[in-house]
Amino acid sequence: MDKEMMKGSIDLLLLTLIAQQDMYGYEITKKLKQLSDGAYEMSEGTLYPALKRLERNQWAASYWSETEAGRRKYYQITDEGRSELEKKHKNFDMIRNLVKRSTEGLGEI
Amino acid sequence: MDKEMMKGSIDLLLLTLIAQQDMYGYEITKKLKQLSDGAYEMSEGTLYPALKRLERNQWAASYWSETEAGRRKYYQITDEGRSELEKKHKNFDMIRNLVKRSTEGLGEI
DNA sequence: CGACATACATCGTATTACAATGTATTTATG
DNA sequence: CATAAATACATTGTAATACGATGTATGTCG
Repeated sequence: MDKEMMKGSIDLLLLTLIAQQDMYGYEITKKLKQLSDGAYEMSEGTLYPALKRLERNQWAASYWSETEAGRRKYYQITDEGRSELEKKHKNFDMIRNLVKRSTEGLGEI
Repeated sequence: MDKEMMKGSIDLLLLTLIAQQDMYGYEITKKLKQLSDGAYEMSEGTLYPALKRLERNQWAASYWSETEAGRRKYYQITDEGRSELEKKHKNFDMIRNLVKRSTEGLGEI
């Protein structure tokens, strides 16, 4: 895995996941590993600071849940988070299009 | 433009461009602006260190060309650069698939 | 002549991903 | 029952990054 390439996509991935349902940290790492067929394991040193960053930017809010299985800190996307997610999605598509066009040839367009 | 999201894609873009033809720095910024319909202008503080990085990693080689229009430093991809480009392309697709799958729903898969 | 475009380069700042490390609790497993 | 492994959260230090600001030349055009 090219860690530099992951930069910038981390927040997009996390927001995408919690946009669908509240999730807690450890659950997120497992889900990402599953969705990538084992190819990507987000390290905890990446995940937890990233979740704090989402909260600091008010893109997500957290709440503790004490179950019989132990304590879990759930993250929930905010309205601001949803609009940021949309922006990041468009940005990602823009980069993708740029890569695609760059690949397709320089002469035309 | 989300600059954090650009991280990691910079080298992919530069390698993609010089894989097709030798290019010099200033030309690359103009081409990227054109290919993005004006949406993305790579700053010089990003470009020139990035080109040096490609050279340091032996993904590209440079040569000076003194034309009547002035001096230009051209960059040329190496064999190592081509194999790295392929790797970066796959990596980018992997991230894209991960984002896509994360968007499509968590229940199945 | 003076503004702008072309062309290269470096420095400082803020930010980042991740390995390493640490603390608890819960769940197998021998 | 002990102990290893999985679950779950968190912080610190390191290396690397993108980019704005700044600098130097040269060429072009009104």
